[in-house]
This record gives sequence, structure tokens and C-alpha cells, in this order.
Amino acid sequence: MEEEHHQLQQPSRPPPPCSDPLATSLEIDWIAVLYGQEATGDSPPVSSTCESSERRRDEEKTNRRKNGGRRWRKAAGRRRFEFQTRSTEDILDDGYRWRKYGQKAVKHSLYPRSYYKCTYVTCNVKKQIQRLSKDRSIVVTTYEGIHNHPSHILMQTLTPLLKQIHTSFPLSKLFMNYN
DNA sequence: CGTATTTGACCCGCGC
DNA sequence: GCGCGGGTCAAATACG
Repeated sequence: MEEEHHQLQQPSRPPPPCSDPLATSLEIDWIAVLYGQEATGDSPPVSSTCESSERRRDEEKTNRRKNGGRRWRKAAGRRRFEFQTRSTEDILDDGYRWRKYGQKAVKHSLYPRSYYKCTYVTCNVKKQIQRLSKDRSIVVTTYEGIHNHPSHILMQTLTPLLKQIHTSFPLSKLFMNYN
């Protein structure tokens, strides 16, 4: 029932000159960034608090039925941040590792919405990715929560640097004078 | 074989 | 109260 009409892929905007594959594949619409609203007036997001405390513990032990949809108390009260990118890729590498945990077809959109969760252990930041039905070249990304850790790209960049620093100036040599 | 994705079921909030 | 729409879980599956 999902009709795919490939009639006009590039909507009135010429593709950028391909020099940098990372920079040209997506283009952040900062107006949409600023337009994105965030919930104010509630408590600031305190990270790494276990919000999904188990209520019914006895019956879940023996008969562990599927408990989908047990979302957090006030999902709308959490801090959200929505922006749009014009990209051919659904998943844009924003420096964090995401694990997809769901996909739903939304009512007024032709394209399904994907749900991702940050793979870092103590970080429960989520994001939704949806393609606009009007303009399928635009990807709407909605972040929820704030990361409490550096991105893996930052660590990948920093790790060889730190190793090089460590081999040049080993800590044992640095702290030798303190023995 | 470990990890990530897929996908149908389940749950919950909200409008009627 | 009921149905709908949307968010999440988790078993199955894919993938390296």
C-alpha cells in the first residue's frame, strides 16, 4: 500500500559540488535548528537515574511476558531537540553510536519513523529519524536527552594522540621524581 | 559467535 | 470505556 513515486528527487536545489564526502552528503538547516522547540520549565535532565523502576516484580519473574511500550513516565516532559537535514542518508553520523530499537509507520507520513538509542551504557539518549513525506530528501531528526559522555569519533581522534603523547612522555618518567 | 537490526506484539496516553 | 496512534520491548534474524 505504500506507493513509491519517483518523480522528482532533487527539489529545486542543485547538488553541492562533491569535494568532501562528509560535508556534501548532508547540509544542516540551522534555521530549522533554531526553530526546534525544547521543553522548558521542567526539571533539568538528570542523567543516569534509573527511571524505569520495576513495579510488578513477582509476576514478571515467572511469566515474563512481552512488556513493550513501557516508556518513561513523561516522555513529553523530557528535553527534545528537533532539526532537519537534507541528506540522502537516513542515518547521519553525528559522532555517536546508535542502536535501532524500533520502527513505526506514522499516520500522516509516507515513510516510517525509526527509533534509535545511544549505545553507551549509562547514556540513555534517544533519537527519532523520519523522512518528510513532502520532501523525501529531508530527514527530520529528533534528539531526546543529553549525552553524558564524549562521542566515539572524538575518542577515536583522541586515542592515538594520547598514545603518542604517552609514548613520548610516559607517565612513569614523569612521576619518577616523586619516588 | 557476538552484536546489531528487523519486526510484530504490547503498553500507554489521549481524544471521543 | 474504547479505540487509535505512537513509543518500546524482545525474539528472531541478519551480518561481520
